[in-house]
Amino acid sequence: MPRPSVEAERRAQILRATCEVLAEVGLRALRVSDVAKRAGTSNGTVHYYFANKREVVHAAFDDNFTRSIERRRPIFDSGEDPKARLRAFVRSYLPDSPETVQAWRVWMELWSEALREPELQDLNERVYGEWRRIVAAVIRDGQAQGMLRAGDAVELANQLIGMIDGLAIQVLVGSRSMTVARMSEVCDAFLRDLES
Amino acid sequence: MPRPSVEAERRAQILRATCEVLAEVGLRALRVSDVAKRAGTSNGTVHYYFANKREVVHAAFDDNFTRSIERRRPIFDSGEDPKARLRAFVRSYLPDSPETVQAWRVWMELWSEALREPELQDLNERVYGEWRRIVAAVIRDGQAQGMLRAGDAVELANQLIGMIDGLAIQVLVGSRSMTVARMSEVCDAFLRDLES
Amino acid sequence: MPRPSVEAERRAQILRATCEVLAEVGLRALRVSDVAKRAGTSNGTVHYYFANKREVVHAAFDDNFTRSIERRRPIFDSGEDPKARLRAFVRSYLPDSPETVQAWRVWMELWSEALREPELQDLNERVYGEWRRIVAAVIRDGQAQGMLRAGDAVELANQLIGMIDGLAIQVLVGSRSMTVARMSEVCDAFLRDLES
Amino acid sequence: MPRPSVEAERRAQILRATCEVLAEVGLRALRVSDVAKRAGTSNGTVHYYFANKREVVHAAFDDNFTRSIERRRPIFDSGEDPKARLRAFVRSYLPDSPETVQAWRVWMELWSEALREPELQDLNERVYGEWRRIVAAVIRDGQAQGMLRAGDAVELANQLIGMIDGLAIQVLVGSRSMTVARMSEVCDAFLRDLES
DNA sequence: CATGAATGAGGCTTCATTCAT
DNA sequence: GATGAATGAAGCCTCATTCAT
Repeated sequence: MPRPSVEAERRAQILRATCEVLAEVGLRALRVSDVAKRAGTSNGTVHYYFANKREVVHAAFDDNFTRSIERRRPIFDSGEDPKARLRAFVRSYLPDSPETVQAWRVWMELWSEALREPELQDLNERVYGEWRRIVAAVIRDGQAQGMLRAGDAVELANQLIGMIDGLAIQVLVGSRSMTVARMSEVCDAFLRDLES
Repeated sequence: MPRPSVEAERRAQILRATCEVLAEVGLRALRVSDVAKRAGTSNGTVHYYFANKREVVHAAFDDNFTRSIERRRPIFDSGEDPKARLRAFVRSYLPDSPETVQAWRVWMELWSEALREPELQDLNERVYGEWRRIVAAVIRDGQAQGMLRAGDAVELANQLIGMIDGLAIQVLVGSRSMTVARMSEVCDAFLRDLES
Repeated sequence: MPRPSVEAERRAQILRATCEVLAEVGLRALRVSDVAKRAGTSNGTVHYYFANKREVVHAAFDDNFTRSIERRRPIFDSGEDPKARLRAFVRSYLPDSPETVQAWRVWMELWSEALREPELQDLNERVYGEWRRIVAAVIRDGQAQGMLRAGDAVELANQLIGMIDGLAIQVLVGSRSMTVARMSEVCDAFLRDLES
Repeated sequence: MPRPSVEAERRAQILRATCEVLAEVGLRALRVSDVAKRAGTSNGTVHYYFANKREVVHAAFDDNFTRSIERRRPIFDSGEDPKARLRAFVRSYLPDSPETVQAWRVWMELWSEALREPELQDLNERVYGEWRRIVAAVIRDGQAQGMLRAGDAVELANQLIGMIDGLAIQVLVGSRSMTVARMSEVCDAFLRDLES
């Protein structure tokens, strides 16, 4: 009888820890030993599961994305109307909970790193491709129902997603003029202009 | 008459070099010796001009911003109509020249770093405050002339600026779906919707 | 009837593997896990059979020697005349087959290690003592039969054995001037000078 | 005015230290920090002069050879007769002084390592090529003067050099049957057989 | 002004060894 | 008998920083 896979458990544990440390101190200052400590294991154990620091971090980026998708699935599976789904989508990206803030910070680290890491570029591509498709579909849905104004759905999706990213950065970077509340209003204004 | 101190020149040289290295390898991998080599000086000289690595990098971020502003001043000082100025503004942010790409990459490094560096948060605040004011003013100008539709000018400025940042990241990160051309179209679509 | 313990087989397997790895990467780079992999077992199993790395390696050195002796026994048990036996002896030491090369390489590792390991010095002593006795006996035999010239048999044996070792090193180290063929000639010349 | 090259000094210091450590603990156990301590510097300084451990060690092997040659130059430049020069040559290789023992031990480390390091194979080739040429020349000289018996000089040189290497190993490895005295006798016997 | 030799703290990584299963 | 997950000690190497010149 196979031992209840301790492997998967430990791996997940380490990845969760990596995301936490990543969000807290950034990739630049992330030490493998920080990850180990946070995961409650030894330095060597981290390397038992991952070939090197780079692998841990990349896997953590991937994990961050997966959990991020998971958290949002209910929104799109909900039977609500397109406008409501878009608003829920935007709301889910507001960096207002520790969980969301952590996810965002990890993404910001990913972006800098992705500038030189094809593997991360691929991850980014997959993620954004998915968002664009989903959001565009919702928009098209809304247009079909006459709830949203005409216009290239993909283009509008790109506007919305870009806007969310750009504004989130400002919020995360602690801008006094761009707070979570302000970000929410700005995005909602965009959504309102989409209506009718 | 003593030559105007060679110091200023050396400093500028080092900052320029830092921005280059920053854009090329990222802050995480930036070594003081890389900067020195790029600046054509010695390791020790960098420390002669700057107390430590952090100082060099922060000064470089500041320098990157200053030169960035400088490059765009003509756009807003031009006597063109608001719509044209907005379009020129957007165009100037497309990461299509080596110079612009470098500036963007440096900004991306700044963002990650600013998450934990109040000094950089301040710099970001100054910069974005300025952009918002300028863009909002142009929009208001356009609205006053009846060229742009009604709406909170600051809100619209935030939408545009956020969108530019978010899309630029995708371009820089090498997205195959978000190229410079695509980014240009998406932003132009937004501007068009502003008109009438 | 219980199968003769699988233990002996496993042990032999591991020792064989150790010799192979030893010859391939050297003692310096030999890792227990390499041995395990080569032996087709697990890391832990090696430690089940041997207290520690040192033990495995020493046992492997011993095994290398034993198999080396075994391979040469036919030469001295053959009923051929002394000159022929000496020539066969030399020939058997030419590093011209994978098997012989491996044995030589393992010996070379042993020598470096023996500089600080009394246990290996003892092994070396046993081996060389045996060779000297055997070769000296053959020489004495040849002298008795009037086939070889006079001279201290042990001294001549030492000359021959030393020469073989020294030349083999050069061959193994890839000398372009000291090839297997050259080594063969040089040794044969020595043997010829022994004749009369 | 150029500073009196501290560089060369330090480098030599480090190489000397490396040879000592190499002879004492062997390459396998050699730690960069041992070298640093022995050289009276810091761990980092060693890496300031050499890219990595491998470089230090290779340079040390080279240094060991150079100094070894230097020590023997007088023997061949002496005006003595060929027989005397050969005897002096042999004597200079007897591992009877700390200096010579150290040199030999370093060579033994080199051999194991050279099995996988082309760079060291080249070094070995240069050295042995030189010895062969020198010794063969002396032998030819002796033959011309009628002091040594006929025979291929290079072949005889190879016999002598091989013998010295092989016997030295036994001495260094602490053989009770092959002491320095015994080695001396065995080689002298070979030289005597060369005469007339 | 400028240099570059020197340092040492600290990080990543390797790997023999242990031990629960 | 055998495994492989886990450990932690220890080594190599990097690199910001210092300082004598």
